Amino acid sequence: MDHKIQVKRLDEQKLGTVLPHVSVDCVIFGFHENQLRVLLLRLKNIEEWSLPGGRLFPDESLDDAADRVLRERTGLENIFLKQFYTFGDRNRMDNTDFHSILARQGIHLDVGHILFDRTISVGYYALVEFSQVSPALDELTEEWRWWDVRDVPAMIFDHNAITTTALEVLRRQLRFDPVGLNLLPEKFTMPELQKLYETILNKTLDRRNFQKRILGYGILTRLEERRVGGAHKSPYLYRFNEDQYFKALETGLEHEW
Amino acid sequence: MDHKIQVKRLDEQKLGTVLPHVSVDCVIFGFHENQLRVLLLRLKNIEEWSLPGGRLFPDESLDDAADRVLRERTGLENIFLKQFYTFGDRNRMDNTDFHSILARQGIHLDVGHILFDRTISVGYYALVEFSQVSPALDELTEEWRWWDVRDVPAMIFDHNAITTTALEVLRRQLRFDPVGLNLLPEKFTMPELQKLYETILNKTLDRRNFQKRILGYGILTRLEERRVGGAHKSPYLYRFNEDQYFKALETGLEHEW
DNA sequence: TAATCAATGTGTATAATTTACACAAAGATA
DNA sequence: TATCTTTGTGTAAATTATACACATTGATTA
Repeated sequence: MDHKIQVKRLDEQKLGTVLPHVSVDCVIFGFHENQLRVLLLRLKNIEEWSLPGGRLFPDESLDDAADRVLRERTGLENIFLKQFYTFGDRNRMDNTDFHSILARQGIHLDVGHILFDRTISVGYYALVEFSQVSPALDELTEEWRWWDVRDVPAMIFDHNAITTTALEVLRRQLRFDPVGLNLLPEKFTMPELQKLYETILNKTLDRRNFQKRILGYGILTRLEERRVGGAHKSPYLYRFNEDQYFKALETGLEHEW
Repeated sequence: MDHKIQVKRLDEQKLGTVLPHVSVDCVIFGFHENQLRVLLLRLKNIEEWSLPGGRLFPDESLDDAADRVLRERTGLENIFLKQFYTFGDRNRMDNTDFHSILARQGIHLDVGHILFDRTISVGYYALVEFSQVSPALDELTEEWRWWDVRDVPAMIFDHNAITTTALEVLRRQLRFDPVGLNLLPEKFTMPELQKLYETILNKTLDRRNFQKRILGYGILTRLEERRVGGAHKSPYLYRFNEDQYFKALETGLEHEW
């Protein structure tokens, strides 16, 4: 899960037209091989990893900017995105580091350039279907990789803290987010859905009680098909009933897990 | 509850030294006469009301800026403050309005001034003890007033939406916020505490079950004293046990109300 | 090809929690 | 001194959550 392909061109002109002082950073969650993973980037000539992020264009809302970053990085449209916190410590970014990072990307701005002014970052998290994502690199990025959330590498600035906060909020907000719908493929088995919840919550759940509860919400449809090919007894496939799912999420999924 | 006193001097110099593009706005909640109230300001020569807010100084964290705004407005130190959402729609502020608002305060900036660049606002809510607050006006503000949250007036920009969101988040986060400790005086009765919860949640709760539950958390100490002077049977006074309260809040108050 | 192994599908009894509910005592007021 | 409203207090019933086991399936391997 280590890639150095699909280089996109960066329009360097853009740098002059973005807003200073504000950025967005995205924590992109995916689920694969029973692991909750985040998609991280590594900038050219930089050892530490980064969250996908960027600046706002003057006429762009925060949500639109986050959506654009996501689209550019994953190629996905209509991604589930949620603003979760805004990071505004005075020294969250070290300007010297920032200057050096840009310089190593071949971008040479005056140290007094307004882009080096202190910058707050609005954090968003995304829930994406792992198999649908084809991450893209641009001129500044050298590598992308899905990391297990339990084992993320050292990151620039306060990106480790941002990632930690995203996970905390995701856990706390589980009842209100369509995690199943967004992190799993269209058809999935009950054990797969349970594993997803167990992985996010980092604890095991009783199999029969989980099924009883989740079916009780009336948000799942059991298909005639079963998942074949695996060893052991073939489990049924399920699909979410989107309408009822979103209706149920409006008030939250009742229980806390 | 309508005041035109305590005018503070504004250091106009400051305007030139604050960051553009970013502001903080504070929704200050208080509890009085069985009403949940928010403290709003009215700017000179402006009909609509405003949330207390302001810009960041270059060396100030978001939290510090919110804290400063609160301190300036309420005279309180060590206020409970919580960041709840960042508002970043492209057109949340109308620049023409903003220009006109400043002009009517006697502040005449060029329409192209960077302070008129689109600005995002980081929303904080505060929980304050009503009786402790002595709101202060400055050169720009003409009036302050506590408004029942169910009946706030028309406000500038998106301040009505910000207020609504603050209340929604407060309700959803009730389990995690020390509302009792911050909104009530040091000593209070069980019926007063219940009224606070009922008011925030906008629903009635069973008296005996409420008491059973809240006492079950072990965060209250019943004093020997009773509240005297009221009509009818004198209720006991209680005090929060802060240590245990904060410990209980770490994982949330278990139940949802 | 039969036996083995691990995962899946399924229901009930018990424990824990939540809810509903009423009467006596207090203190001001008429 | 009677009245009125509020406060203090406990239990039974209903609901919800938890704990738990065996038969079936399908691949693997003996």
